Amino acid sequence: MTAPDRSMGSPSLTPAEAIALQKELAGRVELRPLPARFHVLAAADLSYLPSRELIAVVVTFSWPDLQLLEKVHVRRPVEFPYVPGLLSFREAPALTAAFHQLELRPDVFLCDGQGLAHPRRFGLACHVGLLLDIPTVGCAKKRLCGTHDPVGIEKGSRSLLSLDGDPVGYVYRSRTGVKPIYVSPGHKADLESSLALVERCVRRYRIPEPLRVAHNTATLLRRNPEFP
DNA sequence: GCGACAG
DNA sequence: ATCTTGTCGC
Repeated sequence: MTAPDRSMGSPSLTPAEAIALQKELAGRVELRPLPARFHVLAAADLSYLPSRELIAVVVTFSWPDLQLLEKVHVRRPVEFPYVPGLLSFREAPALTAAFHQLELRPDVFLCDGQGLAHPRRFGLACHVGLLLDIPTVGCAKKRLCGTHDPVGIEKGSRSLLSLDGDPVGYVYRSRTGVKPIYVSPGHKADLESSLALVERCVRRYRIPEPLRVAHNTATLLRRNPEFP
């Protein structure tokens, strides 16, 4: 009999344990409309260094005018492998740590990854939302699972993303002619309000503005860890 | 057995 | 995600 290898990065959980935990936590996720009115929206993204470290960035924007309010980040070693379906165990800890560096308390958190559109209905956005007990929305650049009808080529076109018969998100064409993005609710959010929020965050590019800023910031910090 | 597979 | 140059097109 071989004991699970928890050395080299000492993951706190084995993949099998993580999957069991997801099945349990998925039952605590709440599906409901996002708050009708709120003032602060947070968005986050991460970048990875050759040193096996990662940088998690969280930015906040005023809502609904979308003016940048704050930027914070944390740098730490990567302690969980990338396994499709288990992304949150790799990124959520750093994201919540960065979140706690904020001075303002966000009302909604936009995450770079899936929410409900996950094999066990527990994507990154759900995990982060549960850990922080805040409404979250998942917005991914690629599909993880689920099927959908073709999406119109025009900006604003959408198709329901379904998994095992039930709706888990939307495939949304944020700009004419570009690849669509995948929007799904995290915690304390639902399909319609999640897509509505993302729509309002899209400006000139395919990626919603808050996520673009978080992504660009994470990239710059990776190339130049000196400057904020 | 053969693909698919968030970041 | 990250390693990497130029290239095609609006």
